[in-house]
Amino acid sequence: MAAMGAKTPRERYREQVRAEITARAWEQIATAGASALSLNAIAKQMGMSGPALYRYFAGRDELITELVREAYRSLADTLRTASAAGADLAGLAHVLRDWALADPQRYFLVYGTPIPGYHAPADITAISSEVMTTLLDACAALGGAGEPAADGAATPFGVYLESHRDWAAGHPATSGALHRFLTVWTRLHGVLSLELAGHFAGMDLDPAQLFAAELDDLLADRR
Amino acid sequence: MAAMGAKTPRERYREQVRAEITARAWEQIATAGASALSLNAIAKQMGMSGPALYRYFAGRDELITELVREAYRSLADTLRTASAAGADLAGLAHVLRDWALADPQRYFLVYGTPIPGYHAPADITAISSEVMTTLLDACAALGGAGEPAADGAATPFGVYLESHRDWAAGHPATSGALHRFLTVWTRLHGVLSLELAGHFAGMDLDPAQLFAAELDDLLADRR
DNA sequence: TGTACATCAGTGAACGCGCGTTCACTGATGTAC
DNA sequence: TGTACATCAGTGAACGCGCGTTCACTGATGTAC
Repeated sequence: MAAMGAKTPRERYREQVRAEITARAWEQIATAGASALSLNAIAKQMGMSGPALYRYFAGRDELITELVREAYRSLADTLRTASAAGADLAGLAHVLRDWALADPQRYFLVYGTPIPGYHAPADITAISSEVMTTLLDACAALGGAGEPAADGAATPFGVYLESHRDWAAGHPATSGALHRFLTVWTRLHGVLSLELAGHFAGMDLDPAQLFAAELDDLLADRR
Repeated sequence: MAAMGAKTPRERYREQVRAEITARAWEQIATAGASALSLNAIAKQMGMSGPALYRYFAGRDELITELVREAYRSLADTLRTASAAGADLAGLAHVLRDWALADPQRYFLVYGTPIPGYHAPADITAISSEVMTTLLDACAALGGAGEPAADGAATPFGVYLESHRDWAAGHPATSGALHRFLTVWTRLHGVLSLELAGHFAGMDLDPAQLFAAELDDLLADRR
């Protein structure tokens, strides 16, 4: 028997085919959106018969779940890598934007219109909070300049956050950092999702400029 | 012949059936999302045969377009009515939130994940800019307190907007008001869309509080 | 090294389904004289 | 007021399609002795 952890040729082959399936799935999603995803179409594109895919995924739902997992994993890794390389909050914001622009439908699969009734399994929410933790770390690292505790002028929402910070999962951030994280997350998402959806398209307005302006405002925040 | 503009019984009946079709369509969208919308399912629900609907809509695409139109129309009217009743920017923001919460899938049909390849007809973009104009008016009405032209400290983005304001369609707003409008739009959308998509669900965090905090920040903006 | 067996990827046929859409038609409603 | 005609809402049958999924099967790859 092979040593523990080593991969047999068959295992390697399986992973390879699985990877090709999801790769084709991403192409399909980028072209026609997630709702148009079809197992049969993927199989045809790979030169296989439809039922063959059932060796790799229990069904369409499991494939979609895997795609959502991949998307979160990709974003979490991308942010973590940038962070480890020394990127600060501004750097992470641009990494996020680049990641989103690289494949808008992938971004929307994660942060776009939810499919009513679909609930992601627990391991995916774990990856999702990995993303949030990385951003929160960067917010905390910005330091407390202008934070409520520092200048004594706590905002009502800052006070609210003091007693509603369980979602931070024990993160030792100040409520100012928590607040900053929430504004970073929601504001960047606001600009990004409208940009990716094409709402600035007819507007002779460079979304990059708006994104930069929002980011500046977030960093200069006089909270 | 009836007087111009008067409606024959047949016309009234047609409008009534058309209205019921779109009403059923909205129910279906609220339940299963826009991608699950089916003409046959609507017909069945109305106790009619499938082909009957072709008397009212040329096809599925035309029905969806009509739904998008209705959604924009509803939002534009809701905002305009509130504005005419004296609501200021803060009031409009809450009207927007209420409208979104009343039917999340309707909000997403308009501001959510776009269907690749779909382009709305011109009359819809006109209604869309009606929405934006109402918000922009409210921003302009806030007055120039703290605007770049007033204190002389123009932001880089404010300068950029001075030369990229064609999208405002001749609206006589200052670049400060334009900037405020963009931040209002994108920030409220950021909080709202994440809330509606359920991203705060497991977080012991009241989205209404965050929305209020963002709104406060927008109104107190020291630009 | 060779033989016997087990594993497992992939096929092809088949099932049932619901979809959008067309067509020729029936029957009720409205119009003209 | 009554008759002849036109309009038009809705039906039922039909077409072709692609979907997800199951099943019994073939044939290649890997394992054990």
